[in-house]
Amino acid sequence: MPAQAITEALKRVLSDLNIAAPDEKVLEHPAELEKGDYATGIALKLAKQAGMAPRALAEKIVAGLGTIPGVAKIEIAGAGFVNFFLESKVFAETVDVARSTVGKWGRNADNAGKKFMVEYTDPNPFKEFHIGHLMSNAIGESVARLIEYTGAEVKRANYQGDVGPHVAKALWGLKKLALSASDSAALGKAYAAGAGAYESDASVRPEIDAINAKVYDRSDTEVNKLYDEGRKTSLAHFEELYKMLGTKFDFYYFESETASRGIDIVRQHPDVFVQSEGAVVYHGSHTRVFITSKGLPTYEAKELGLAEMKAAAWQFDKSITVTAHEQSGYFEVVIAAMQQVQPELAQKLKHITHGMMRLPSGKMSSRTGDVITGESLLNDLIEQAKLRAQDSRADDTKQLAQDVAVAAVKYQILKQASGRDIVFDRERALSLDGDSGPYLQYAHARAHQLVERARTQSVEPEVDINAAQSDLTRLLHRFPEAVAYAAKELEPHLLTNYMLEFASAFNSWYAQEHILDGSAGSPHKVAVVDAVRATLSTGLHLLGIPAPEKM
RNA sequence: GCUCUCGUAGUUCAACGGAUAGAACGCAAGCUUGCGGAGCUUGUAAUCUGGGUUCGAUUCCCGGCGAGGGCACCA
Repeated sequence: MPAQAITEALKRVLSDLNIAAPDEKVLEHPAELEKGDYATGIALKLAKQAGMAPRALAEKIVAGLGTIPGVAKIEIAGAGFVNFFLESKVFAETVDVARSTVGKWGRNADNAGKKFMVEYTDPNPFKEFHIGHLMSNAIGESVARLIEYTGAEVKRANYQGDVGPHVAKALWGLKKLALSASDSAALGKAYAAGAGAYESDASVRPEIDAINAKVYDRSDTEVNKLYDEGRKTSLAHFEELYKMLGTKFDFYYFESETASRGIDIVRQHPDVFVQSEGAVVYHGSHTRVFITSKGLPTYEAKELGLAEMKAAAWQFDKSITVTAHEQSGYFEVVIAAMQQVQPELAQKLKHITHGMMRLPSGKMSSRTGDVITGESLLNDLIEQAKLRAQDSRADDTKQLAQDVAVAAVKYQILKQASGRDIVFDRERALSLDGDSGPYLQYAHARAHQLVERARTQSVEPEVDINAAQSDLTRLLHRFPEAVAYAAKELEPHLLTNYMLEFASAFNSWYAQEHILDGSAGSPHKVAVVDAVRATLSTGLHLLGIPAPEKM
């Protein structure tokens, strides 16, 4: 590993020069390939300490480095950067590693032996699967896969609100409109009717409040029946969506279960949670109610119970929760409260937020004025993708349309830093013109088919050590770093950006090279394409995006 | 009012205190009898504003302006 050799050589030189090495990572890869495969800015950082001009120090460092295995050239550039260019044989090795370590290419051991739980998606039974759930799912799934790739064991958790006013509204709607609780579409209609009536008709409120109480105490046979059936329908429907999105949860938590545990924890700490106007509250950066004056737990209290249930089910080192940004204030207070009552648990919790999705027109609604749900957005994209899928080479055009739609929406979510709002442009998302999920998929399918074709022509891939250095292979070499960086920051977009750059480099290279030209260089080029195929496939997997072999 | 995000090409996004601020779309000009043109090449264009810290600031700190979220019995 040249990176390690360079780092060690740098440390040795600094030690020889009696300069204290900085704690943080000294080696980086420059944004542009012209500036080398690795670079370090330590001469700039340490110039003052060494009492030298940055460039002079850089020269001194380079003089002390001597030759490093795998490094072809060392240059001093700019204000005092030291740039390292690797030998061709290093890239030849990279190509071989990428091709031969299926499912492991780019893996690291940064979290070896650690246990992580990642909670995301969190839709509510009886309600629609919203865009927000789609965003939480896309980010959470990718984060989970990235962490798995750092050697950790990961469990996926889904926390769902199966009790509360929204449920009562849906049940009221089911009864009023005489809809079937076994039809998932009817549940959405019922909720909309109930929610609307609750707002507009004051006489309806007591009815819905009464149903809400009955859901908690299960005293009404008819309500129980409707509730059980509706809950089952809803959860089964969500499973279909998870399957399409590529998520398989290990743990499911429900508010109906976390509620009583949450109340217990709050009641056990009267010094922390105090009475106020009949409710039980916590005074943090702002005051939040944990138990209402009616004695019902709020989401805050339930969260305390949830944390404990999670810890009991799985001895994690870290528990990550992905939710909408609008909940960050709430989470802050809950964690502050938890630091007092469950301190050892509180420090294992980490909250990641995502922003809101908007349409270019501004509002998140369709032409007809309906609110666009996560599900309707997906279905809409699938319909559009079907049109093109019909002309594709795919064996199963329906499956391809689905894969492309999932890629389209997930890419848009994962291409930018989480926590920020997203402007979703349907045309752009589905476009194959670059900066889209389908563009990455297309590059992968092309590489895959090319490797297949080489096999039918009996062209045996073989790396040429002397011809292995190119912009494409130099980028290939950075894949493991991109993965590690994204995993460390819990930011899938860092990998997404790399993937776009890499796919673009491949397309560019492909346009210039003739791979199966029958020449002596052909086996080498096929090996490179195979490495590209493995990288795109692995990268897409880490983003939670399907990678079809034919499009 | 308090508080949390955030403000970068025409648009949508990058940039771990460092090199000439990097892409994609758009726009302009080219490339095709192809191993998949669903592609490629070239050009175009940006750090909201005023201070401060620093050898060096898109990045850190303070003020202003602007956008979005949150601020007690919803989740």
